Amino acid sequence: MKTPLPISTISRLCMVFRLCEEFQQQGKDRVSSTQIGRTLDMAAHTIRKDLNHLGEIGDTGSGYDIGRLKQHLAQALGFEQAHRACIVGLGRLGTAILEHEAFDVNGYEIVAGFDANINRLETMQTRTQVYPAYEITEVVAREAIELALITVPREAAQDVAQALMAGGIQGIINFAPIVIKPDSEAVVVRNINIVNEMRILSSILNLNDAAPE
Amino acid sequence: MKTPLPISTISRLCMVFRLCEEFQQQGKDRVSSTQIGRTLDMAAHTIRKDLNHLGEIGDTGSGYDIGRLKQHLAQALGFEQAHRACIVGLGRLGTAILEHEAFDVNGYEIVAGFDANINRLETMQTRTQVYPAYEITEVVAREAIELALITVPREAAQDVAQALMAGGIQGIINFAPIVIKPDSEAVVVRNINIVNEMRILSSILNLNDAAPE
DNA sequence: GCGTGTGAACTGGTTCACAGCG
DNA sequence: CGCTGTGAACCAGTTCACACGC
Repeated sequence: MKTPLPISTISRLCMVFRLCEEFQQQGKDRVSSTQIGRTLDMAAHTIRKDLNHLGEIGDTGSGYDIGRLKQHLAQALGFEQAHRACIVGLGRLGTAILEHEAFDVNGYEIVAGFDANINRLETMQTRTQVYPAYEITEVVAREAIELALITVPREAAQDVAQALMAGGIQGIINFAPIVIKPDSEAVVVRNINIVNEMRILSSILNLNDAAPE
Repeated sequence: MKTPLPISTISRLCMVFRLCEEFQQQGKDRVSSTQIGRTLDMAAHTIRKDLNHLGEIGDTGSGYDIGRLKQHLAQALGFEQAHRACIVGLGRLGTAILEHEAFDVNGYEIVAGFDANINRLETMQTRTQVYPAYEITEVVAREAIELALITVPREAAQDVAQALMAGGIQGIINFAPIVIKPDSEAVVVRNINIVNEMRILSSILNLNDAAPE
């Protein structure tokens, strides 16, 4: 699947959007690429390049109007309506995410949780509707769920992904330490692996020590 | 800070390392770039390019010896000795990570946990030593902690990072929804933001719908 | 024939530099 | 004078293609 914008640009634009919300809360109504760059630790020209993928949106000489900027970003990135999401795997990480207040305010509605352990489902108290894992395909289809977070152990991850895709899921964020392969071009998968991130970090440190400036 | 290897290469090599462990457990002792590529969903030539950053390590015609490969990777990436890490913020996400068995087997030792809430510290039962947040700088220095995971709320994240850096931390993985700026060239920071990842994912979907192939 | 290693070609994202405007 | 928008220059990483060895 080919994106019209580079992924790195999309990622930065999402951060800029976040920042707009914050600045707005602080009562600001204008912002320049320099200021954005400073809080996001990026070069100002990178921000400018990113932003005018959306068209000419700034005012020469005086930066960007935060309201307008936010609106354009929301429109381009699809933040205008809430997205329906689910979590598969209600272990510690899954419930941590499930209970995370921030999702409400951020345009995501977690409409279902799944777990293979029936006992766990019964004892859980959460406002989110929970289902046994074998209902994944059916519920995803019926509830028109777009996105899924996978927080199950490695062994189960690929099967879970298969069930989600059978139900017509569009996007998956996978936290299990395995690379999930999309079924078709129509499914987008992002793999996030915390242990791998730690390894990357220590590798960077190690390589730098070995070959210092 | 400039790395001798591209970050993307490092990231892939870490995954290859992981895969070696798995293949070894399955009793395999040789592997080809094609096989690696298949399970990691990457092109074989990418894997080969990555691997011979480490020197000529494969055997022409018959792939790589897993034992030797793993050893070279471990050496290059610094996985030979365990790394001392800590977690700041023992809320749901923090404790989920703390209790995650996988860290032991993966060469990381979590030697300290911190939280600003003294009551929480008292009621926690964990085999990891816990400290109040105001001791961060001191403990990091005394215990020679290299890596930190930040799982505190946004407001606290930059202060926590400052305290860690004052104690001489080398690497930080930050889960708070804010970009942590390193103090100096000597500190490496990786920012991971789950909500942002979800936004990136739905943006990709949205952009694809808007401009389909 | 399969699989590695590698120089060469390519690609696209990043950086630069400056014109244009309030 | 500060800040945006943008074409051009740059560069790093990716991809290709093929020689060589088992």
